[in-house]
Amino acid sequence: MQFKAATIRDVAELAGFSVTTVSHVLNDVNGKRIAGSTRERIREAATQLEYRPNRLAQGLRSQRTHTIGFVSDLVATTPFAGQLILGAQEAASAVGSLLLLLSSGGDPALEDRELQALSDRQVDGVLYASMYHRIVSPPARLGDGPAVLLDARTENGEFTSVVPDEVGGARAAVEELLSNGHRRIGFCTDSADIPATRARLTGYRQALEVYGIPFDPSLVIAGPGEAVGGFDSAYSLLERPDRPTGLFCFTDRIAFGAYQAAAELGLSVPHHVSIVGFDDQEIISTNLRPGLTTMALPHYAMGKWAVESLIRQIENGPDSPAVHQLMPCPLVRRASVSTPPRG
Amino acid sequence: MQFKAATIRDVAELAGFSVTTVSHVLNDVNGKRIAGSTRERIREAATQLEYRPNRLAQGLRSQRTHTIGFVSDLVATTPFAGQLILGAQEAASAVGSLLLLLSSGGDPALEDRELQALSDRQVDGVLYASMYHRIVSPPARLGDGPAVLLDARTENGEFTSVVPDEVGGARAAVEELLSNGHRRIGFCTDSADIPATRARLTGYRQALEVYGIPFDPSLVIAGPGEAVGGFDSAYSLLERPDRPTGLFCFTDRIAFGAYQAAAELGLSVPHHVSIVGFDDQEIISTNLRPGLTTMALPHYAMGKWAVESLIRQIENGPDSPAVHQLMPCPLVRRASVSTPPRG
DNA sequence: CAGAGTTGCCAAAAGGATTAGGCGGTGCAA
DNA sequence: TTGCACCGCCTAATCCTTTTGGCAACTCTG
Repeated sequence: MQFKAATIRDVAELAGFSVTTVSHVLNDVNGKRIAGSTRERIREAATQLEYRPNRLAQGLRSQRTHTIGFVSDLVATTPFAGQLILGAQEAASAVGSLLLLLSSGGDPALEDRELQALSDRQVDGVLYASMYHRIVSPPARLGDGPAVLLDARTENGEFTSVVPDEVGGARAAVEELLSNGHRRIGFCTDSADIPATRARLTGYRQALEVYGIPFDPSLVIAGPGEAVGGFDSAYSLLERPDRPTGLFCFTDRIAFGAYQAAAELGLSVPHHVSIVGFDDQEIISTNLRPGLTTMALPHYAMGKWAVESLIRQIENGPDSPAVHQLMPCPLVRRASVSTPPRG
Repeated sequence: MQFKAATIRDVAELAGFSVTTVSHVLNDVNGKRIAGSTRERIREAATQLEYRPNRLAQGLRSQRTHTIGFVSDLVATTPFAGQLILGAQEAASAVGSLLLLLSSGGDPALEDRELQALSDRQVDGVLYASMYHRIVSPPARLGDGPAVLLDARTENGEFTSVVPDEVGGARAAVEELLSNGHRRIGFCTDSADIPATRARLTGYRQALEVYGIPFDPSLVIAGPGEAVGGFDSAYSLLERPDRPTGLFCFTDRIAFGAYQAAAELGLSVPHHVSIVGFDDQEIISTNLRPGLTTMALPHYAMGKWAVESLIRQIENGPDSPAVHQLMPCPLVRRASVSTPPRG
């Protein structure tokens, strides 16, 4: 980090040309005609000195720091954070940018200070990430520069955003059961009023409709989100004489509870009951026996898309209109779905 | 981000003093005597203009960017990453620094380039994090500036590092079983040769020794790390007629498998068998029924300590000796431990 | 009242890069 | 021979802040 690194001046001196010319050559500035021999000598000097431009100075002058702020309410508290950040980071690296990470814990005052700090550092733009699909109201300051909402959007849609395609994902999940022959399909959902609950219910109904199956509200049970809630919901569904043969669970954690409920009732998965989850939380989905078929949340893809979109925004200037992207949720097939039992 | 922010020159102009004096006042430079009235007018002008120093320019001049690089092999791939990063980030924020995040995927060439990129940005220091306790050999470039190893150390101990106290954690886990009256305690461990396996075995033996119980190698079974491995190890231990009454599992994932094995054998937790895990992966530990008693890995604390130690190193200059910190693993009591069954 | 020591403030350099504008030299047409 | 275009390179300004060195003016001291 410290010790004497070569500056552009050193390169100029060694090559015997002016700093300007060195800059022109090293940055391939077009419109400038510079003799091939000059270019060569300059490049040679640069490599000889292992010259690397000082990004601070560069940023100061060019007003472009190649740094992106990543602000999140719960960075890292959820296991999803990882892929979201990773997707963003790799996409940023690909264009020579780095991520400046901040988590606000959801405190608006802190959030505002963090945006300030990013602004002081002249970040090129900001990613404002939520750790689950939410409607957010970010600090006004976010509007001061390029910004993209990650796994979130605002009430009025004023920022470019990317969220999972919940409807499509839920539809695909239920269709996976339908196409395996299931006709009575329960839905263990969450009682929270968040975009995901509404959208996944919509997807559930859409899938039924495609197959011409009437919607039966008694097959939808909303409980608290964790595994214990899933246990209760699934239990009440599975203990009925006309129990569903397939279960669509709002999250993998709920599916976890459903497995426990099935076990308690002496029902085996997928022999007696097929289960599809949502989120693909690998710790659960791969470690359950049998492995859980589930819809993956496209965190990596969303992180990547957000950065790419942000870069576009940075380069096009502030007049680009907001875009709202739905990212598809891929189906991850494991072993929790089979054809329904005869009868 | 963009639009005209006030510079120190604007403040100077408004206050009617020179840029120099403004800088002196705003930075509370000691040794400079400046009239109280002057200070007041300058501060007033600064707040009026909402002046905020440009961190880029500041860093360029002062050679201190208040930015810390966080390089990790698997950032974010594991659910642990979160707390590690969060601890580091919050500790950094507390002293006005920000984290520049990079993950290398373990590729040494990429890692080197990333350290380069950090160096180009003049970071004050670097955190080199591993996502599980490992012996690492970081790129030589890491030695160019202040650095701290997180959840890792080198063969020769050349960098300051912080890792979990595996021995103490394992000892505490086994003592939790011992103090509840268990005398036959199995250990489902991992067959990988990593610091954690050796250290936790040591802790297991130390705890037995404290209670004067001879070590029985047949109670230690090493398998592959995931839940399926845990299932097999636990199954083979629990199907024995002289089965252990307590199980210490190398990870929560293995404990997950052990729960499944116990269920398969008709044994209930904790009535027939008590189980203690390691890692406190909340998705597992809180969602298992009954909740899993386990040792938490002190990721947050390690992240925090690493930053604080790095800052110390930055401020003391390059002559500070390497420190190797062991961070204690707290016991998280849930419901998987009780007294052993009579008999 | 001369000389020494403080006080209060400022001009300019430094930090490393980009870039607008300019200048001398060459070649070619008039 | 003059005029013009263009090439190749450089000077200097700019980005914004911190820091070094120093200059007046004022207060003491003897």
